[in-house]
Amino acid sequence: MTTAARLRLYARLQSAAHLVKKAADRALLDAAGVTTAQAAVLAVVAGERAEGAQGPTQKTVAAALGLNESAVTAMTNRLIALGYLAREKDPQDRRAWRLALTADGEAAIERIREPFGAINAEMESALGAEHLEEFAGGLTSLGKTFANIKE
Amino acid sequence: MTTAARLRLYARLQSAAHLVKKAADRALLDAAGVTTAQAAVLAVVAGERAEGAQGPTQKTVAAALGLNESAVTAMTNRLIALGYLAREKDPQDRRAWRLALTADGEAAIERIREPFGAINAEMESALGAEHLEEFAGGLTSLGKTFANIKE
DNA sequence: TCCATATACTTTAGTAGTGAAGTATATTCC
DNA sequence: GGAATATACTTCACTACTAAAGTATATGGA
Repeated sequence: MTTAARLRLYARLQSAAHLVKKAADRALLDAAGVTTAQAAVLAVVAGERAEGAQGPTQKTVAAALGLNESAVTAMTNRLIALGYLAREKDPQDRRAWRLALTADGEAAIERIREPFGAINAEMESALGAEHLEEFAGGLTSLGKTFANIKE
Repeated sequence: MTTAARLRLYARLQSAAHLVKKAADRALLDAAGVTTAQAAVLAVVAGERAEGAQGPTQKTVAAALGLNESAVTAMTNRLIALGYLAREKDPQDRRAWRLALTADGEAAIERIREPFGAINAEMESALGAEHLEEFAGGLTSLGKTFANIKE
């Protein structure tokens, strides 16, 4: 039996992630009327927008978040219905949509900042400031290892 | 801005957990025909059964996994339909169900062992054996901090 | 003893994901 | 230039969660 199994590493990871998400969703919904999953998509669109003139495609968003494209289709539809996102056909590639934040979407990102900062602060105090870098490094390493596991 | 925010700790945690879960679900479904969420419930029932004569209630399972009771109602229904779990009314408290593994449920737990061990081993090699204890400690600490955050 | 409250579970409506199969547009290669 | 293939997205059926409101049974005072 590996050390990882003895530590029930998988179970601990999922449970911690679930509990933090539950609390964060509550906090963000109360303060900003947006879920953490929606916030994640808005943040990717805001970030990509900053560097390209075009705004990201749905495929780009899916890759950035480790989601299926079908999940992004559904999420985009919800965010458009909520008025936070707009899309228009890429003139260079008419299969693809280019996503952009609306003014309401920008405002939502502003509303998120404070409650989301509080969640991060709470995580920081739970972990201890001196362990943050290493813990984050572990998460990144896990993410890289388990991205694109196909066969 | 906190260090946690700068490290995008929340996003990294959710993304890592999601990618690991996605890979683990694929592996367990292929090898054992069971999802990781189902496996988690079966493991709790097996574990609690070991110490009490009675088997756990749904509330106990919900608390062990950090889930709402309504999630456990639905999951229990699926596991009973799959033939892995049985329930009977607690004679001491007729509001409560007592859960128990069927023979098929025990067999499913056996089938899970190997593919699940492989996932844990992969996590171990991603993190590096020497960092496991501290990483697991961080997860536990996060779990405790964010359990029962109410208002 | 009986009423109020607490508890164990269920139901409902909604969000968020998966994988597989389908559509429409691009691209590659003869 | 046209056929084969690849790509960007959608649709479908399903799992799995949430919160809120509801049902049925327990339990702790007055």
